[in-house]
Amino acid sequence: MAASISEDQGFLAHIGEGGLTALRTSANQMRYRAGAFVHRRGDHKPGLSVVLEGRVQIGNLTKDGALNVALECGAGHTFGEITSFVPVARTHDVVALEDTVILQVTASALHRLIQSNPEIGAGLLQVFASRLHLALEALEGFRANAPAGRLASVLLRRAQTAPESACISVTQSALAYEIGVSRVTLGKLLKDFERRGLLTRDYGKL
Amino acid sequence: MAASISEDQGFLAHIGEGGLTALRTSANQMRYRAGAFVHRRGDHKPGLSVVLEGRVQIGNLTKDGALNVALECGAGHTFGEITSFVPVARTHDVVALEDTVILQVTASALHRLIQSNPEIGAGLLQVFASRLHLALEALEGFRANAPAGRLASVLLRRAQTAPESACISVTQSALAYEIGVSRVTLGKLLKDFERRGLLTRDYGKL
DNA sequence: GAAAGAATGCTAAATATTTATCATTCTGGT
DNA sequence: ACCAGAATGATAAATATTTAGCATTCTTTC
Repeated sequence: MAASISEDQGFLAHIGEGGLTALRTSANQMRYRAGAFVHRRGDHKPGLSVVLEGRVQIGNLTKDGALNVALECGAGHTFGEITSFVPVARTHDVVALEDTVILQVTASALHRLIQSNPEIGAGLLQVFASRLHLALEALEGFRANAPAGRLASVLLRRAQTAPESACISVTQSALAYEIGVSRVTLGKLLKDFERRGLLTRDYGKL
Repeated sequence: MAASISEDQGFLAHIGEGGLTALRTSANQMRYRAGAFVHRRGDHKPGLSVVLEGRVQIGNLTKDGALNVALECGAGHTFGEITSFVPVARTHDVVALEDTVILQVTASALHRLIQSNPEIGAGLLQVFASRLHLALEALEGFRANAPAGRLASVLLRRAQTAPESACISVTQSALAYEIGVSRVTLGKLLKDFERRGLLTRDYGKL
């Protein structure tokens, strides 16, 4: 249920070499093919996952089989942290986008690691803080802003973190889901923005 | 920008006696009268606040002077954690509801504390995890559920944590803000729920 | 116990959004 | 180079929501 939440720096950047070494000794390294499920919604296997190589998409399967992507995680990023601290089942399906290598740390192993390696706890605090910030911003956006406002802020955020040019690539369906409107409404909003000269549309955006 | 985010247990419950003692030595104890501002939106004073006595409301002032409450914090709970880890200005106004005593810990003091007292870092991780979970749930609610669904889940959550009876007390304006609709729409939804025998309305609810 | 302020109930008109289709354009694979 | 599947552009009808008032009920405070 995340927004397109992604911090600039991943977890690994926060914990340094030493942290990674410690992690490896307590973790299970898994390899997933493109398209494979890493977790299923409802699974009850608390633990932290760290992406070493590749990318995963985190989201929910819709009844018609498509995946509503809430978040994409690339190398260095983590997911599933919450399940290590709060006794809840997985709330999302996680699918490997490419061939992906993931470190799986069980909740209990993680808690031991935090005690022996303070930098891991510190790194997690950073990750939590920045994700919580983004989530709360998004939430406030839903409450206070009309769809157009939400679209604008999502686009701006994306443009900032975009590769190099000001070109954002997403499908309109995904964008629509992200800001919580139908594809038709999104289309109208984009048309508006385009008429006002703010962006151009292709199979990619802005 | 939080939802009506509140964990069952406060931060203090996580860090124990020793943690509290350590906190006190590094913190500034402040006292606020009912109605006083603890923080203003836009302030740039990173740090953690722990409510020792009383209650505060966290939210945003509307242009007409009312406070849209995103979260209420009572004794044992914290707020402002995020600013200690992410370089952002305060995103909310915080107002004391009653006469309130608060421990203010600066960001740098907090980081020192975490190093010397692991239980404080651990407690923060718990707080972050449960808040992030609630925030993501709320966010998903906005994306996937219609207003009626959001109202239902908010009411259910409130009913669970409610005092004793199944009586929830909020103003309709606050509820409307929380689920992101106008007061009129909220009124219609409540009327619906009432017609279906799910609740009764007063100056309090369910 | 009145009066003032909050909170609520209700309504109608103006907007916005969704749902359901269908045609068109683009992309990737063979 | 072609085909199938995806993504997009567009439209109309059905719903929902907001905005803007105004009347009523409850609470709190002199």
